[in-house]
Amino acid sequence: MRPTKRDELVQKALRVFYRHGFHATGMDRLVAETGISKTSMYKHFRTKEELILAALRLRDEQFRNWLYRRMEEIAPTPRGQLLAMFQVLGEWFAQPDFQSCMFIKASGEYPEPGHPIHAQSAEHKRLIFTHLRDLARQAGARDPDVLARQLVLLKEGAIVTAHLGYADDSAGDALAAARVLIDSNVAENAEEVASPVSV
Amino acid sequence: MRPTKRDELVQKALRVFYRHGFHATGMDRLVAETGISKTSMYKHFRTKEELILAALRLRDEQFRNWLYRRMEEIAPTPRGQLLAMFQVLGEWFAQPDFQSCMFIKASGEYPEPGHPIHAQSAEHKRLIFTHLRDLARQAGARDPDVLARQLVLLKEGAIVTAHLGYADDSAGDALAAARVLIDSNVAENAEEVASPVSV
DNA sequence: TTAAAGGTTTACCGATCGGTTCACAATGTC
DNA sequence: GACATTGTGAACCGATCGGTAAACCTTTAA
Repeated sequence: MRPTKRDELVQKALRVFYRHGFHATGMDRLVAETGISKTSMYKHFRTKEELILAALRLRDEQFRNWLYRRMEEIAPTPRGQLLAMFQVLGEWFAQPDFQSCMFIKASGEYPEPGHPIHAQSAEHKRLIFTHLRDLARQAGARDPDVLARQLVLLKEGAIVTAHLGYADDSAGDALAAARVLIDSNVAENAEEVASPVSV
Repeated sequence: MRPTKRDELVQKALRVFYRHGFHATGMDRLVAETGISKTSMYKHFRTKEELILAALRLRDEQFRNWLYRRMEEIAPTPRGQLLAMFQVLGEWFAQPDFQSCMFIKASGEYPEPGHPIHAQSAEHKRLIFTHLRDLARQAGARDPDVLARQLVLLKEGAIVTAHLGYADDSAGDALAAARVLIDSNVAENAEEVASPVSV
């Protein structure tokens, strides 16, 4: 039972959903674009919603892995990684098929907080937030929670603005703002090497 | 020329589109929820897309008027108004029917930059940006363009984060960040009588 | 040899999609 | 009274929606 047609389906469905949206993408279109029969689809997923959730799960995994890895590649220190995030965002925005964030779009199409798709989108954002908070703590932030929330605002704002496309370097703008916010939250000499267990 | 059925239609369609999305809202549903006959709709608007564009036009007008007026009510000075924007956002987020920004959702459902709906959404954001840039200039910002772009990032990020709902005061977070960014961009003595906003 | 298991194709279902047609009723305004 | 404007209800269009049904093909493994 190695990675079969099921994973292939989810992978391809992910792209189509990202490009064209969820409601606008019919199952027939997925059949046409993936080459996988409708019968097979409905053997793996009982409803379209289940397929969407699987696609979002895969996207969350792929995106977070990519983001975190790139951040670590770019900078060794926690503070550097926080700043690196915006450089990575810039790389993302520059990709020709960039179309805003899949989870922002999903939460837009399924706006009720109780809806599974909305909830899963929120969870993705929450996971990134906690990662940033950990980095902020390691970077010696006075209030890691506040700093992480502020950086999240810049990140989400940069994504939306990049997609709306009336500013041409929203990642750069966010980076500049992030510098200011980090500096204002990190005590001068407390930077670097915050022991996991504080004194 | 008092409010005709046409305006009534656009007004009601606006609400339905905002709540349920664009693709997910069929014309039959609009007939049911607005009480206006399908025939009349298609006499005023030749396609669903034209109706959507009219609804977005109305939304842009209503929202910007409301935002700008509230900002002026809260604070007399340009700097105060910039900060007041985030207080106004907080009021917006607290409304029970808040469902993120209509234009972010629209650009998510119509992601191609050339699409009229996408373009009109971008224009709405651009208009707000220029307003903020004017205020930033009046507030004595060293680089009004940069400051306005940064504040826009906070604003869009706050909207998205408020809708995703894993942080409970994204407007407050944005306000705190905005203070830092404004202070770092406005020269010490160039500032004119800042009467800071409460909260 | 046999037989699931996983895949395919094709056709089909009722419902809804965006959009049209037609006959007709209420509303002025001259 | 005449006439256009603006609206109505209901039936209808072909296409597409999410989802099923039935028959067959192919691989894997007991």
